[in-house]
Amino acid sequence: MKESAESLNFIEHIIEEDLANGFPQEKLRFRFPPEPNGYLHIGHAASICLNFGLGEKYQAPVNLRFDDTNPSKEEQEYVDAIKRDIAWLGFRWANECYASDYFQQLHDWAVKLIKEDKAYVDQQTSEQIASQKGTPTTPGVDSPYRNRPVEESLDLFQRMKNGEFPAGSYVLRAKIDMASPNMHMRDPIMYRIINAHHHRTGNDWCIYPMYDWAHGESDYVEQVSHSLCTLEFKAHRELYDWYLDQIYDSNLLRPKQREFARRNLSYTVMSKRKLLELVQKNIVSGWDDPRMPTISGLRRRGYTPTSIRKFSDLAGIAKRDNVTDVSLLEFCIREDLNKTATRVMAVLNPVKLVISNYPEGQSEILQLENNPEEANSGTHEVPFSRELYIEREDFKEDGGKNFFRLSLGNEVRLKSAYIIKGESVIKDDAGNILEIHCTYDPETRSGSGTEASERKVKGTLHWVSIAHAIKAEVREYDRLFLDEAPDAHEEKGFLEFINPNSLNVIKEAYCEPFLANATLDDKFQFQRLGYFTLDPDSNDGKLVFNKTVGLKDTWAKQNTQAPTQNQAKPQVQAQPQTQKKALNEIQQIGKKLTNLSGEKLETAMNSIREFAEEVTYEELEPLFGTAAKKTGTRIATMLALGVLLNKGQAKNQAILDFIESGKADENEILRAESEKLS
RNA sequence: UGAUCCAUGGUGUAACUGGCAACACGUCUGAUUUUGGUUCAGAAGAGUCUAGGUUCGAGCCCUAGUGGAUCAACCA
Repeated sequence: MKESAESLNFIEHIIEEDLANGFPQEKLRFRFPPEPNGYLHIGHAASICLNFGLGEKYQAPVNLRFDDTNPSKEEQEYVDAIKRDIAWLGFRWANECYASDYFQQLHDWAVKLIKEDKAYVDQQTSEQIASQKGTPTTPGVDSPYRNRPVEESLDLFQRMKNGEFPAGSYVLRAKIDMASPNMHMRDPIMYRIINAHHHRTGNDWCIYPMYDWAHGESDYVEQVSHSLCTLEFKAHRELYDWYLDQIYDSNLLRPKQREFARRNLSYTVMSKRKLLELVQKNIVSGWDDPRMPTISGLRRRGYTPTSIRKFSDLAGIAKRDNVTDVSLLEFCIREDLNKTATRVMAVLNPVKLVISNYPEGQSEILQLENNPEEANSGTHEVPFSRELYIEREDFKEDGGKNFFRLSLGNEVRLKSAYIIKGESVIKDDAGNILEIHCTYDPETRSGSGTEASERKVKGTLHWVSIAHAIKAEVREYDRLFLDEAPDAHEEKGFLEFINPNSLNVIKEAYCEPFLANATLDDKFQFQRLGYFTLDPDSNDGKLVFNKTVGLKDTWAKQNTQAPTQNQAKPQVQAQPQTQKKALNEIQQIGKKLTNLSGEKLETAMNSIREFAEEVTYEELEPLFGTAAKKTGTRIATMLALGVLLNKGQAKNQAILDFIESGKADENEILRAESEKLS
């Protein structure tokens, strides 16, 4: 069926196993079941890519089903946003479904359960019901209404449905087991009364099914074969199956629920509740703020569907708790944009550069490559003149050896233009640089083919002609939180970790005129700076660019490393360097010892003996306790012990025991070395 | 003080019914480069939480521990 050489995740293994056991592939069916009470985020993308990816892989239909069983929280706005985001990611659902489509069926099945004495109407307060429920460690007690006559429940349920009772006064409960170790089995509520307008059924209903009752039965109605959800629903599975048991017709397919771990991203939060809080407290500008991990936020930031799908693919699916590093997401978007983004030039922090030997009033048109990674991408025109802007950071009067940019007396290339040489600077009274004066070599124009134009210089700068530049606002973003897992702290709320500098607005950046025609979907690389895209806040007179992500910058890294470096490994240098190192070396070499033979083995053993010269007995003794199966480490320890004994170390009981255990080992080398010491 | 799930380099995932721990990101070298980008070549980094056991052989199986997560909404 599948010739895949690539590895499968555990969900795929389950499906392959089902297929191998005779489950017909054409009956495979999946679903993505969002509740329309918030926007989709990158964590949902994992589930979307999993379900729709499975659909593509097995040629199976995938339904989009809105889990709209709680009209007090759900809104049409969210339905629209969710559909937009999934479609934007490039997936197509087989059917657009709603749990509310099945309200009548669900109601009829509930009546059936009541008639079979498997459900009853309770009329206690939610507090009473909660207290009777017990705790995970203590069993619950039965409701006084648990054994009310079937007819009475039937009548009350009918009247609940007819709107005769106020919200909260009655509920329908499944009659299962108040002593079950699984809290979800302790007579779970199936229906409650809610007097709210539903976005689809309007005021047709005033009783609404709970998640557990609606979800599995909806899967059954749609004949979903594999109902995939996140781990926190694991405990619901027993109930999912119980509900199915009550209505299941063996001629039909029986859905099965399987659970995977939700995906977390470092330096952000991933729960709709918390994201909503960020929106409501105006910490961000909305669900689509470019700093948000929402699909719509990422889209506005400049992420592409390709990059998000690639990310989901690389991150994978499994069952353990995880915090995926944002750097993986950034890798994915850089990889995509590097291949597709149009190269342009823009200066964000300008300083004036005057080419003193370029004729005043003159200008010329140069060609700029659209994308060096794409042979057929062509070029566009960029005007050049005597007065330019370059980045302030690209100039230092005296740059030093490792500074590849412009400094006095040094040459650099202006990208796609000429080679220039720094000559002088003009400063104000405070010492701020106002202008840099340079000279250019007219023979060095890019692409002119002259020998001079082929000359190699250390650095290349981007630039923009002042007279021709257009202004734009540029918004740069940083992580929203300063902590890697802001919601993983018991003591502190996630809002305490907000990064106060997550947004940096540059009101006046200077762009080459080509950008005047930018449209919302365009992706640009501002050369040497990063990837940018137009923000919807742009209008006729005003361009606003979002920085999607910067280019990798090994230069910036070198410059910031000095102060940051030490926090990487704080715990190491407690002991004198050389001794610590020697023992480590011995362990390191020891680990691999059992994989070596002949000359290599001999060399390794000798270097262990050498390192042993620098080790004290006190350091070595703890290694005597090394687990029996870590033979290599034990051999290394034995060798080192030999060296110490030679140096006059007395044999104590620990040493004798260790040697004896070595002699009894099944490894030849270890036995031999132990013999030598006894 | 219960039930259930999880535990593999810094991070995320692999390793088909046991056979010398792989891939990606990240990190570090070097080369190329009219983007300190890209590309290319290479390196470091894990006896798979611990201790036992089964086996010729265990990351995979068993036992016991340890650590983490989840479960007590008329939310999903």
